[in-house]
Amino acid sequence: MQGPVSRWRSTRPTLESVAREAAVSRQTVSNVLNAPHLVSEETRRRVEDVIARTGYRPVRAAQTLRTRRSYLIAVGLQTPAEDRGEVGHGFLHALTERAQARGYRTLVYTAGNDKSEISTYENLLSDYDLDGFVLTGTHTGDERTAWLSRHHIPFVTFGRPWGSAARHSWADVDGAAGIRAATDHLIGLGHHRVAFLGWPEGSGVGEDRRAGWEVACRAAALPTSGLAARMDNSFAAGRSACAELLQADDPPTAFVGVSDVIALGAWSELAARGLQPGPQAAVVGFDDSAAAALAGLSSVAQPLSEVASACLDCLQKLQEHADGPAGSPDEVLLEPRLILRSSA
Amino acid sequence: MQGPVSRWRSTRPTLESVAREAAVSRQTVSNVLNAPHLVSEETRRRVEDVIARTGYRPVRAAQTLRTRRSYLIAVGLQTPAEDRGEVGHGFLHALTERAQARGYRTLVYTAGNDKSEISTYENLLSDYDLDGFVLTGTHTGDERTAWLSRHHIPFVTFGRPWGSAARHSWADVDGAAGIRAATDHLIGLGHHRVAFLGWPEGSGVGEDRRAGWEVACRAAALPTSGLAARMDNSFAAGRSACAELLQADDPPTAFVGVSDVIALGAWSELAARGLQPGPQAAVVGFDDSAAAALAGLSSVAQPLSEVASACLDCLQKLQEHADGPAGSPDEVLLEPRLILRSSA
DNA sequence: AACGGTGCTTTGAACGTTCAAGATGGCTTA
DNA sequence: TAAGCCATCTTGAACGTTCAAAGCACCGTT
Repeated sequence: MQGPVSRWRSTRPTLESVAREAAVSRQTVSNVLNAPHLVSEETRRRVEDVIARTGYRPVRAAQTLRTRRSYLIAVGLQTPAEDRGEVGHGFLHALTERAQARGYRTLVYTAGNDKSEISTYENLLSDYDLDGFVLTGTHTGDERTAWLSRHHIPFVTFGRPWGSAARHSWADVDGAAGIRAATDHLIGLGHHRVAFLGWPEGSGVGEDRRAGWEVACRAAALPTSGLAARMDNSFAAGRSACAELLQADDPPTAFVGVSDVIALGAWSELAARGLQPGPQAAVVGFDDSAAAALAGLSSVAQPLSEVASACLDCLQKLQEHADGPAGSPDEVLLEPRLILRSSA
Repeated sequence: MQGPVSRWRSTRPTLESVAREAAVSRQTVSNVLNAPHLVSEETRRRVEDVIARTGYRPVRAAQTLRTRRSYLIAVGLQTPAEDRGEVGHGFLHALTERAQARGYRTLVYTAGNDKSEISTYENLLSDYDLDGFVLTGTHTGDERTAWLSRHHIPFVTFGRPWGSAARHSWADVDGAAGIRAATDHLIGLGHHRVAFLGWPEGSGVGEDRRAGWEVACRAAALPTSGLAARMDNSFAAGRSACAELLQADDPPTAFVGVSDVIALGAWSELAARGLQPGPQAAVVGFDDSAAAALAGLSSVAQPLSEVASACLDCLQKLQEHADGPAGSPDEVLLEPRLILRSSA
């Protein structure tokens, strides 16, 4: 226990004080921490003792000032409305946790559109010497990635650069494979007409997932025509799309949702019609959101921790070769896994 | 446009370079920024011109090293599972946005329990010279607030220190008032039996909200007995509790939920029974989550931006009087507002 | 005996800012 | 006219670290 005044503000050990106490020089203490191979066994131990005893920790601000590295990575916060699937928050959590384990910290910022986000970059970069950015919600013609590339700022995106020719590191989840696994599962349960509830055209992620469903159906020689619907990402849309599909002459018995919200909407419609999970009704969603877990909806879970680790790997690699040759960007595609609950 | 090498790494204006160009000294430039009243009108303008032209911005690391202030505030991230109501994420967003507007940045961290969170404090404080902490999810016997107080670290909590004698600054939302407004609204619609779907005993927040319902009913001379239920915070629990209350001889016609999830559960039960919103069925939730908005559930919205601003006010006040007398902590209670949708 | 190398250690400077103190010059006041 | 004051501006030091260079002792070669 320290005195009444916080130890953080008053006397705290410095390189100098540790050095004095261990009867060595500043630099030797620094070497013990940053380049132990340069220090003799004996001195090293002596210095380490003092460090342990005094609880010395280097001051980040001084290190940053000297080295231009902050051990800080920046992540944009999606607006609560955008983050319907909670993936954003889940990813932020995972990223922060993994980053912490590597000695990095996470700085968050908010931004309305690409333009204002870019000006936020400028501010963040001038103020703190960020080690890199992790972007989410990349879209076609993303100005942010272009700007960051142009300025040689290390960054990774969670999500492939859909359609654009942008060359940068990314980590992503194989949505097609996830949806395919979900569809295969439903087919395995005996369903012969599996519908896909998707997003409106134009979303790379959406088309990818849809392709997974199509491939699975084709592979099982099952029909797809008349079984795909497009809608906004909402509960109500999922519900009414489901209702509509059920009107058909030969209605689907199983539904794969491009997202949990949509799948939950469909599932509520099925429940409203008294259709219990089983041969006549099954639903799988995507994202494994808290709502899905609560409602017992089977869902495709994104491996957020792995994505986070992959992003950090990319950043560290970029960091190391900061001044070297550009090298080819890393591209990591991870397999999601199907979480089975009562809905399928 | 800068050269091929990022401007952030190569030559960037410093106090020194600006000073040279404006033909003044370092300190004068510093004064222009930090104490303009010490500088003559003419010099000030000249220096400001150079600053604008060169795009000079002070390096945070150097400032921090000198002043021990980082303009960084730390916020703990709730685990995605805890953040069911999405309040956590919404608050983080609001806080980050307000902080940004004041020139502060938000650092996030994750922590499992109080103990590990405290050790995270130690790490964060040694590494970065944080300006303060914003805590959420305070509970009775919170070790975190005790530790922070003991070490004289500036901090605020979003949430009152329920039951504990802890003396620290906080900002909170008047849940009782919010629920009371919701109940009053339902009564105004003509409902005579308004039920309350609450959390299990022992939660300060939960009891506070419940009290709001009770007061409203009493004030309108309406019954409360047999109309309150306690349950876990889940959709399913809300639904079955609703079903159970509807079995009564004289069943409620309106429901106030302590949270959106619970309220949504109740609403789905009503829908399943074919009860349309109106004289025989009405529901209001709490938190104004995205799910509520999507489902058309009326809900009590927490003024997250105002809470965030209040938290920042508290922190800045603590910061200013850091070495002065402790002073009495700020306590800010904000009114939530009722968002009306189709459910009531 | 001089030389080059290697393992370990120290020294001075630098990063970019702010603080504390001092310098300058004009104006007021005794 | 000297003293004091104020407004304005400058200087040197300090914050705590790392970098670049050098020093020293010891070794094996020549």
